[in-house]
Amino acid sequence: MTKIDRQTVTYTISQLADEFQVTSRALRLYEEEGLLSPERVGTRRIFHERERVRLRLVLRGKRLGWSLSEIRELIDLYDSSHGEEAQLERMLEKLEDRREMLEVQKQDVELALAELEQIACNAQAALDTIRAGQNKAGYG
Amino acid sequence: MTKIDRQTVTYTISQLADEFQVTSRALRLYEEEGLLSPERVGTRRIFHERERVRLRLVLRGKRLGWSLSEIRELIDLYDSSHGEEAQLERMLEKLEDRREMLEVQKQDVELALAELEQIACNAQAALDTIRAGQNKAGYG
DNA sequence: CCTTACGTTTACGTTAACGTCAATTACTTT
DNA sequence: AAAGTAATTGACGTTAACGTAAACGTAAGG
Repeated sequence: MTKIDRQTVTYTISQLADEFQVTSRALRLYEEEGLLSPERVGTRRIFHERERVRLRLVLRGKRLGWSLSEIRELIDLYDSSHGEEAQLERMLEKLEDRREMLEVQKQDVELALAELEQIACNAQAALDTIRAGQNKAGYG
Repeated sequence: MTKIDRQTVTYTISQLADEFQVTSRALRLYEEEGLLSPERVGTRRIFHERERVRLRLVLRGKRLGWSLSEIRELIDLYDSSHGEEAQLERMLEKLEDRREMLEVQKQDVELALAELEQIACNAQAALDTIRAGQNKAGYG
């Protein structure tokens, strides 16, 4: 039974880049922008599980069309779940804002999906009609 | 009973811009990019209901983080629902691709929402704890 | 020790999606 | 007719999110 210590696994920049189909350049940018903060050994970056998780968050944010600074805000919320009263309150407000954003996006997605299916339906019908016509011509 | 003929209502560029909180510049860009095609009277643009609908689509696409060319592709699909067999088939494929994109986005949104609520829960708990402590100190 | 492979910083290049003039044209209101 | 109010095109500026190239350091293998 080889039990891997999740905390000890490390990745080089290009390993992580390969795994998530991004470039090293992008990872360095994400670090500059405060989205990642890999450890250093000398000058080299070392990524742990924690940074992998963050990267996953970053890429999901990108798929949702967020800017890097929007993503950073969210990650900051992630990190600062303990603080003093005033900070926690501001945090809850920001969380609520994000939630509303996401609800809008959810509706947009569902509307878009519904419309796509409508269009697909029409197209399929048109295609069926054409093919029916061809059958008549071919075999009638 | 004043019945408004939806087909006859028109808008100037700045009317439409104001209504949708975008600039005229943006609308002109969208036209250049083939997302809108307003009528012309002389040199002036005139927008009908059709363009309004399209603009709505464009802005929804933007909220979903799509690029203008991605949005145009979708609008093209909208328009070309009648064509010949080969074209209809390509269209159905594209529609399916989009659908998959949207399903991913839907999942991303729901994951993000779930996590936000989790964070909010924790923050709320932390806040409650702090305030409970304050009550003790204040009234005990 | 020399090459190869990978990593680092620095810095300039690129693309998308507009913003921001400027110069000009066209109604329309007085 | 003059003045004001929108609209038009053209062109250059800007920001975000990387791409790309240069110049250099370093650890491992033959």
